[in-house]
Amino acid sequence: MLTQAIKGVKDVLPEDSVKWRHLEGVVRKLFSDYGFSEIRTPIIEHTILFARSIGATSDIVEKEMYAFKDQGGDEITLRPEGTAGVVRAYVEHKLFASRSVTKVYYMGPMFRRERPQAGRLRQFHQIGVEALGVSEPGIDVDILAALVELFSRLKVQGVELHINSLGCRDCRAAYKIALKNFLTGKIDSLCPDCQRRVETNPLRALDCKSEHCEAATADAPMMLEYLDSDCRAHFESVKQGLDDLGIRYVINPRMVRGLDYYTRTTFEMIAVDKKGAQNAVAAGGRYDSLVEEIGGPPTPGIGFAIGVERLLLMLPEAGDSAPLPKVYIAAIGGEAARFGQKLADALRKCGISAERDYSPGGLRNQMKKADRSGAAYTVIIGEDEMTKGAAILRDMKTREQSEVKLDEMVEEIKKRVAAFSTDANNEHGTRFL
RNA sequence: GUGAGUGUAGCACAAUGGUGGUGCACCAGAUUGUGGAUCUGGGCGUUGUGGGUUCGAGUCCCAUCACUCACCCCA
Repeated sequence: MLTQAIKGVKDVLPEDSVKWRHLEGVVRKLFSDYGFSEIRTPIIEHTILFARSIGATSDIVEKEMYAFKDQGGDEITLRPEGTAGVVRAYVEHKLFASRSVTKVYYMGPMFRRERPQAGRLRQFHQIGVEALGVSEPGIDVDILAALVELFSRLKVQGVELHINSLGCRDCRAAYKIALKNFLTGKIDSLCPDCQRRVETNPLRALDCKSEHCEAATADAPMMLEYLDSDCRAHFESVKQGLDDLGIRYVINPRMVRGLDYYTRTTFEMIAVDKKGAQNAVAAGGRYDSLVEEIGGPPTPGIGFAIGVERLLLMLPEAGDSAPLPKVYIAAIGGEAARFGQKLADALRKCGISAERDYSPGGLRNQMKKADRSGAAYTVIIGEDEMTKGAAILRDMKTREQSEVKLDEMVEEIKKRVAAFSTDANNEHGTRFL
């Protein structure tokens, strides 16, 4: 169908884009407060980058990537997540050489070819941060604090921070074997999905919602019990840091992250009212081996990504959102219309948003449109005014109007708008609530 | 990839197998130069699409497409 968007992608219409910009504004300020700078990496990368970083056998790489061969025969993929590209840029531009820590954030579209449903799209957007070069748990705490503060600034209620530690490569390997043995012993009481998972992704069985599996894994070995002393100390420090900042969290030893590169600290921001389905609105963790794995120097890293569409679903409703023109110009007759055009142009060049009716119509009609546009003032120009050389300036709220000479109109409006714009309107003439 | 549900006007919804309506929105007029209220008038909609059953299908059947929800997976 010519007039139909691709499955799983969405238009952000003018009514909605206000919400997006509000979110982006809050996010940019916050990340700046926490010392992150923006990075913009390409939407396409070499396919191999994602295969290496996310894990070749992960669902994302195996069946969800938009991967194609371009005209020159290169294997290209539309990014399914943001970390890989950032890490690639970090290594490619040798950012590790000039500073000890690199703290960046990004926001933009990601692509995964899944079956769409609530909070899950094929083109979706993530806002994420990455901090590279620091292995100390203090950075984990900073990152978590930023995440929690973001939800607080956005006034989003009903979320819980869940944290876990997956250990490092060494202690997780030992744990995986122990868990696999345990699950193999219970194989008959697991759901078909989990029977498969024992081989492919045993950790996932701990996260299964099936009652049988919950019961069967009730006394399964937990990763936290298998942490080596360094990983355990790291996790303890993170918890201590969160406590010091008064950040509430839930230790969730069964929490599993989907991407292969996570180590040690992992976390999710969970919407408590949605049990099960797409309740993770933000998630992240440490990835201390990733930089090295894709060919950079051994460098620890940690980051998170927020699902923008999921977060938007939780945002409290903003009130008035359409941009409000400050001045509406109602002109009757050809000569007046020409003056109206010039007046609008002059106002706009002064940074005063002006709107007018493009089609001829009676004054009543134009007043109606002026009213609906939400304009604070309306300039009324007709035959009489043109001959008199003075038009009517009407305050739409008080309904008071006065005669203003045509050549003084711009100055008069500037004067009034200056007083008006100090309150609820921001620099774009857009009102948020 | 698996399963279920839903497709009727711009939007939200009606219509025992028998001429497809209502509300909101929109446009015009009442008010030939003054806005939010009120009143009056204004819609030939390929009933998602294609087949089938029937004298007759928005309604029943099949297929297909789209959307939605859940599983899987994940932000």
